[in-house]
Amino acid sequence: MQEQYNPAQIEPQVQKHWAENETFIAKEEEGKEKFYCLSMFPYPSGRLHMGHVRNYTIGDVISRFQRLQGKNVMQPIGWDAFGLPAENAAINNKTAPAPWTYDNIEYMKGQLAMLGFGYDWSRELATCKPDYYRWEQWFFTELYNKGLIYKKTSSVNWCENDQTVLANEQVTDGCCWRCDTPVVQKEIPQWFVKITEYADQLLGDMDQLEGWPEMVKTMQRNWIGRSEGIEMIFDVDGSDESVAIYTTRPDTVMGVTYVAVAAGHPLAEQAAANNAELAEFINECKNTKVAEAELATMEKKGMATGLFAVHPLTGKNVPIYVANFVLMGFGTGAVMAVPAHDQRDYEFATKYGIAIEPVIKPLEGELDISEQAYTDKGTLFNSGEFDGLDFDGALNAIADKLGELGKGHKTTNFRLRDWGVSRQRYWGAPIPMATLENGDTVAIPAEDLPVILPEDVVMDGVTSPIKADKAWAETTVNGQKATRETDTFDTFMESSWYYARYTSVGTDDQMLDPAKANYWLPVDQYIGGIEHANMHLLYFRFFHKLLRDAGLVNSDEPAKRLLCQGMVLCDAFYYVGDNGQRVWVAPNEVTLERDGKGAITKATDKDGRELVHTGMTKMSKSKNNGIDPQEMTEKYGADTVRLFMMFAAPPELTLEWQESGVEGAHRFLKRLWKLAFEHTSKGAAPALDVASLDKDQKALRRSLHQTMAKVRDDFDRRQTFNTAVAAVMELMNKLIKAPQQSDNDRALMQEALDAVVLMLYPIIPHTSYTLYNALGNEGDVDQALWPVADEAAMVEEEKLIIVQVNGKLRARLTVAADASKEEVEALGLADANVVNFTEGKTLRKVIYVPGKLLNIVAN
RNA sequence: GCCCGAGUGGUGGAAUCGGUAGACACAAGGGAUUUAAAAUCCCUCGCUGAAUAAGCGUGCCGGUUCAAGUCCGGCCUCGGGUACCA
Repeated sequence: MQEQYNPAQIEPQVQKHWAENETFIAKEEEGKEKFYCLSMFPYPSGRLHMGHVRNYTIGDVISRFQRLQGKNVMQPIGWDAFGLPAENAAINNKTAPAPWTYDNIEYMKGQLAMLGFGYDWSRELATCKPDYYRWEQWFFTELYNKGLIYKKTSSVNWCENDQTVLANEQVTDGCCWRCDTPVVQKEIPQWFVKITEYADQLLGDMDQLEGWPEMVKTMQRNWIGRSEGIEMIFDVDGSDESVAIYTTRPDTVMGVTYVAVAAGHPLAEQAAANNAELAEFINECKNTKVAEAELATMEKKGMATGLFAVHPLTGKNVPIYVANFVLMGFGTGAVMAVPAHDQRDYEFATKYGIAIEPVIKPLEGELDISEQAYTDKGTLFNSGEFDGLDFDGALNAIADKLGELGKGHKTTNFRLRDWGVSRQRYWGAPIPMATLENGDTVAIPAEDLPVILPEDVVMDGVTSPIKADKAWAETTVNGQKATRETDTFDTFMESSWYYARYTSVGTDDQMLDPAKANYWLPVDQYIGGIEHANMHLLYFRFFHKLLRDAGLVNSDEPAKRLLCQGMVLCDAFYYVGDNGQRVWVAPNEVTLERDGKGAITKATDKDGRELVHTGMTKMSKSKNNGIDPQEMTEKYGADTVRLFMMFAAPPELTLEWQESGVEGAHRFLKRLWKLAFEHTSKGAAPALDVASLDKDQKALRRSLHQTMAKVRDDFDRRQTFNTAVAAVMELMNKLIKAPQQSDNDRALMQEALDAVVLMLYPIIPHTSYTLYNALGNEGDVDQALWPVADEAAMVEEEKLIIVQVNGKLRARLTVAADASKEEVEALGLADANVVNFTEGKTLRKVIYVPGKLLNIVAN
């Protein structure tokens, strides 16, 4: 073998071997345990960023680890190729989204290959290709025929100047990011998928997700937000109209002092017809972005309609207000308000001088609502026949009463809303629907699919080319003239089923080949960013159930185990440009000044312009704070980058990127190479004679086998790759110092190096591939098996006992592994330093944790 | 606002089931080698302290326990998500 570690030479050679040998092409093999390892596919933004490298290194480490466990591993990759950034990039670069995307895919493929990921490239897919999205279109029409798709109007961000819909990301400080026109809400018709019909299943099947992080399950549970409550009707005084509301606090209904409706509610519009002031207020309510965070934090405003609602239980009139925090799209578009027992209602009532009537008092102590609402549950009072009841009693009694009156009933509600899949953008899969001349809606028949998105287009920067080209929409359905839908799908549609399509890439007569799909599915390990916990991962689970109900797969859940990697963050910097827009400057172009503690005090760009530092945020294109991993791969090699990524932090933790530390990973690889070189240059090692090992050799061998057991546990059960690397580093520090005099010394080194090469193979496959053969092993390391730890070698003859007095460390004792409590206690009490702290005190208690700790309690 | 996380030396992190706080690294300082530098090797490295004594120390306040980074209650700060960024 070569004396110098030279990744620039070995890595391309090994990668070439993998490609020629088709090492990672996976086939269905009965009789061998399969392992489907999936990393979330990338958006082809142009270049890989550190988040990708982290994600894909974790996936590759797990895949290669499972290979060494003898499993039939399949690790695919593809491209989440539709999406908004392609349109913006196309406009900026005077090209079209398709060529921009395909160029990026080509470039990024090279980057992935350069990092040595063991993908099955025969399964590569790109979601913008008709052979992919045709099945998505087909499946949508199937769902439509099943009644799971419907159309309704819903709010979008609208720019009056550009006459176009804006994504939330395209709205900055309430204004259009292109022309700075204030954004307003506009109602337009859109397609929805009935995910709420699956809400109970999505909640219930979480029991099957044993391998998912508790955190993600909690987030999904809260997102779905199942609640039990009451739906009730308030009649409108002097009118045939009525207002329906839902509440989870029926115990407080006797304290309702007003009802609030959304600006878009029919009653609001009715009241505004002859009230100019109210009409203006309703208009003003539309001057906001369509985002929950926006609505929850904006100033709560309202205006009386002059109408009154009749309380269904008391018969009293309460005023009806229009309020900006009530939304037409969610629930009934109206809420009841109990100022005494809800903080938002309390503030609203105080602001507008509405009555506050307490009806719940605490179980103990006095009710005090002079400063704020009392929102805990308690005992009813001021509630007529319901006085004295607790929450559950009130729920039942009030539900019964409303039932008798025909004014309400118990019901279950979900926070989860149906999935709006319409986007008014060009670069997405066309929604396969059309409208006939008589106004009827029809699905495009299967034989006419796919509805192809034209790729040779000119982007004007505002209007979607398929909306601008009126001819594109003209079609015939079943011989009748029709107009196509020109909206495209939400890109979450494509990313909801790609994992299944990987099993059937090349199948061109159906969406999935059920035999292949059911061989590989469910995914054994899914890896991706925590930012997808609610949306993508919920749609992904939902789609699997839809596929199951269509008979395409036979499992309930798409992935057994989930690893959510933390984000890779980086400092972000901007200055305010001439037009008032923020110009984000890449971190590698920023010069920093720091104070004594290392905090950033000043940031300047290369022109000396002072920059605003916004702190560590998610690496993103919009903030221009992505770090390019390619430069580092070229400088140090893929194995160094992979090793550093895995060593820097546990996978779930947020990683604040900083370049220092990469050097250390590289040094470690050089030390490993050097040790292997020195060992092999002395010729073949003799066989190990375990019976004749001396004390130090036994200790070293114990360390080796303990490391083998720990590293396996870290890779498999714990998935803490950082501690696995640290354990191998610790072992290496011992090996470097180990004497190489006797036959057993050299035999032990051979055993250790063989094990280190295999233990690190998942992380540094190129180096391991090369060293595996250099150490005299036949065949490819890719086909080798994990080194199993020898229990006998791990047995400890002595134990270190920590001796504490009153919980403070006072002595360390080394005792025989089989020492009894009495022996350890006697030794501990006799220790000079222990005596210093116990002398003249009374012994109260002695706690002994076998083989670990002795705590002497004395005072 | 709401939901979910995180906070430990100068830095990244370790401590897996309540039992030695700071493993393994990075940076820094000192030394060896070298004409010199790089590379490599050795030593020091939480704070106070002459100390290998002792005390203090895991965001803040309080609690449970023989023992708390870890469990409980109340806060603060940062990050993610908040339904049209992916």
